[in-house]
Amino acid sequence: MPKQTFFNLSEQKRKTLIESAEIEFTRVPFFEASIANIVKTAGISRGSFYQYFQDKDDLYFYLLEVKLKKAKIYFSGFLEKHQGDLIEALIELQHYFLHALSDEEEKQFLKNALLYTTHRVESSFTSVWDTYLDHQEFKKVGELINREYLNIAAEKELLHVFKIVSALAFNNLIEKTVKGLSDEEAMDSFRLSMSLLKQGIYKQTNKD
Amino acid sequence: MPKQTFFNLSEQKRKTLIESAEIEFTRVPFFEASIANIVKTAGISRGSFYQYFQDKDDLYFYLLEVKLKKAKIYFSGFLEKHQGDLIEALIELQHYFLHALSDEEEKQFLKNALLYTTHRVESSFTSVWDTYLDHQEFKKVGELINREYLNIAAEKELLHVFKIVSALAFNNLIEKTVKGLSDEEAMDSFRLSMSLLKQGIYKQTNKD
DNA sequence: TCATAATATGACACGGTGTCACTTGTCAAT
DNA sequence: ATTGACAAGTGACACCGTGTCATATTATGA
Repeated sequence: MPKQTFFNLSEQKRKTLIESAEIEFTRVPFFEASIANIVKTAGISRGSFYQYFQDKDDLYFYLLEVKLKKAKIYFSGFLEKHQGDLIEALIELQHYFLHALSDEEEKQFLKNALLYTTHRVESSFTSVWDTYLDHQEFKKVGELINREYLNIAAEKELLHVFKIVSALAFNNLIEKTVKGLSDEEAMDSFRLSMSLLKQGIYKQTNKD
Repeated sequence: MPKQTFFNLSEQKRKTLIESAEIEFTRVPFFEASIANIVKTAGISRGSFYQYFQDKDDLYFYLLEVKLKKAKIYFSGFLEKHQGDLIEALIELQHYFLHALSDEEEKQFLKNALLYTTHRVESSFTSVWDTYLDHQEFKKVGELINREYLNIAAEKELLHVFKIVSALAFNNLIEKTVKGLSDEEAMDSFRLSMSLLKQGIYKQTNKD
């Protein structure tokens, strides 16, 4: 988290700084991004930067978090729209992400995020669920999900289902980025994954 | 890939260098590891290092690849043992990985690999399948898999099933490492994932 | 008005990378 | 044995990046 000093800054200055950071993280992946460039673009001194943020990580994950906040809100909306059908809501959420990837700059930013950073990025993405599961919000979204559809025995399994779908969603974003798939191709791939997951990959027999 | 020069080296020298690299990558994550340390431990000059490898990446992914080669061989064995039951073979493969993680040094090395490196590490892990799918070997393993169990329509879906299970297996390794789960806890979690995937997470209805 | 705290600054110490002109080793041909 | 030519080895060097700190500037409020 940025230091208090950062939040004390004037709206204008904060905005300039954030934009400079976005430019740099769009230009190159996290590990190549230099604070020197960011402060130069923002027109502040090197020392000031460290007055606002612990380090590069601090700024980066703050940026990412802000960007992902929107997604969380969308997801609740999608769930309502689809009468609590988890998979349908997810497919629409994925569509939203893939659409975001079609703005050239967002695209590059996300590409850099997906390909050249550590598991912390994945955590940021999947924390879309954590927020729900850990806190009060869980109840809210937990309620939105229609368990009628789901083949789960206990609440513990629901959490597991979340883990599985996050892993597959994240994987799909990476796949699109690495292989340069079109939005449609990526969505087809994701829908197939979801469909296999829904039905199960094993034939239903009596021995199980 | 290391340069030819590296392979021209004497067995002894190559081994020393590899061991020095392992020490460094066990000590700290990839991005903190320094070539300076590696060459110091190995007792060679900085310039020599660049004679052998393109850069740090080159050495690192070579190392990782060597370590993962074993896994590929094991997997074929597990498949045979379980009469081509994909999931059972996978569960045993995951067990093998988790076991490897119980040697203190391997553990730290893999932890550093899982947590602090880019998607290329994930690619290295999932390439266990790629090798099968792309090349002649595919036929070999493809044949080992008993499709009787599987609820798939086309060969294309089999590839997708591979993608799904790799994503979940990798995720499980990360989960264990991040949350510090015991081997048993991690295996339980993985078995649950596999079980949900087998059965499907949606109730079977007529409308599908 | 002034004391005090908050903020801003950039030179600096440190540590890392990749390169390159140069040295040393190797070995086949004479 | 000597040569020469090519492969391998070397470490000083140029360059770039980080995080810190003593100092300067600005804001605050009594």
